[in-house]
Amino acid sequence: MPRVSAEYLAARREEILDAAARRFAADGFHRTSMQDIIDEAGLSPGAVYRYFRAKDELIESISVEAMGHIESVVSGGIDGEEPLADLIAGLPAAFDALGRTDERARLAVQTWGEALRNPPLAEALAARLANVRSALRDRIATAQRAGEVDPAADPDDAAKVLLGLLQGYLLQKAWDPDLDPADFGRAARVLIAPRQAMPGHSID
Amino acid sequence: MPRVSAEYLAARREEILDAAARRFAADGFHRTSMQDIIDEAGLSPGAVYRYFRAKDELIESISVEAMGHIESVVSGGIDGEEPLADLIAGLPAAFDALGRTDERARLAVQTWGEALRNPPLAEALAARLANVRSALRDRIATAQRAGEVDPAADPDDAAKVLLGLLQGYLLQKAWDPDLDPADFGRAARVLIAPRQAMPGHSID
DNA sequence: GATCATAAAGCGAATGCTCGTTCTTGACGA
DNA sequence: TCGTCAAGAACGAGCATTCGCTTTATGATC
Repeated sequence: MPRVSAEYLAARREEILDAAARRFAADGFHRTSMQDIIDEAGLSPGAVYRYFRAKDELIESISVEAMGHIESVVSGGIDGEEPLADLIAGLPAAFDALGRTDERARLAVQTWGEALRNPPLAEALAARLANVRSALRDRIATAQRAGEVDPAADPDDAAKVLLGLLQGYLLQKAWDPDLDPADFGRAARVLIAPRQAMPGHSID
Repeated sequence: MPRVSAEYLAARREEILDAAARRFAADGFHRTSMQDIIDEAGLSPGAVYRYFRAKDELIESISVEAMGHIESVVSGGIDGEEPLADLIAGLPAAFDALGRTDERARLAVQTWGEALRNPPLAEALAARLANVRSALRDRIATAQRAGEVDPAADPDDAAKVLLGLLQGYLLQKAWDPDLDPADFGRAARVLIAPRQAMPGHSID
């Protein structure tokens, strides 16, 4: 078996994915040609097609990976013990802390549009969103019990709103890489929790 | 039909734009072929190319139109005299009131991605966003003076947050047409103004 | 008001090009 | 020597766009 190590194969695959991510982020999925990716990776068509059956497979891999990063940022933040307001204020910065922020934000926007048209992608996205929403919902319910959030809010709907907030941040970050995550987070916190915890709302 | 009225020409042009919008919303800009649009409009290639020089011109027209609708909804809402909380709660419903909500939401998402790559589109989008942000900023400053919003918030950053909220709603609406604008708006209002106006914050 | 001439409006086969993908060939490690 | 990996020329499909022809509404003419 004249072969190469499994590590070599995995590394090659990752190289191709990285190259594809760079080009996809820059030009969008459908304005990026396979040749663009092949050139960016410094390989040949034959080589790339040994690792990925088709362009769609590349798009799906990149998209699912991109969703995973965002999901892990939100889920990771939710697990903390900090007040909800701090969590919200910190999410933009937490996303930026992943690195390669511009690329990630742009890929996220591309992925959102792609999911409207690509059923497997839509399914993957829906599943991950459901996870995030459910974690957020629980976190909000807890915050309500602690008197941090008005008990009149429906936790399910409030979760959608908070998720929307982060999506809006990502979108604006994709357009403007100079958008400051701390400023955005601080403004979100002040809007949502004007004077720290609301007095007199605790359920006990 | 030679030498026809200007109204006839405008109506034809509008027919083509409508057909293109339907297909673009369904399949995305780049998965929609000119033949798809031509078939949807019930015309021939020659006819369509008489009204639009190229596919990109179609994409730009549709995109700019889509942005305009969103801008007018937000700007229209901002002009009102209602409390900021009511404005925020009502924006999702106001967008839905435009009609053809699913199509509009999906087109908006497609446009966001396209603007990342298409300079003229990016410019048009940036200009409209600047308008909306500036109107929101003024509205927030007014609300702060009225004691509706914590004066600690930077109006500029707060405007970005509120804009992000609406963008998040549009995105979620594109994925899930059943998303209820009233629920979303109500949750946003409760989160941002937990107990109506905050007491004791008026500057006078 | 019927006929005609004109040029705009529409048609659709044809074009040229780009793209994703395949396949043959060669190189190289085991 | 054998199987794997990479290379890159080649291919066919599908795309946006063009162009020469046909159709037809309109204004002029009688």
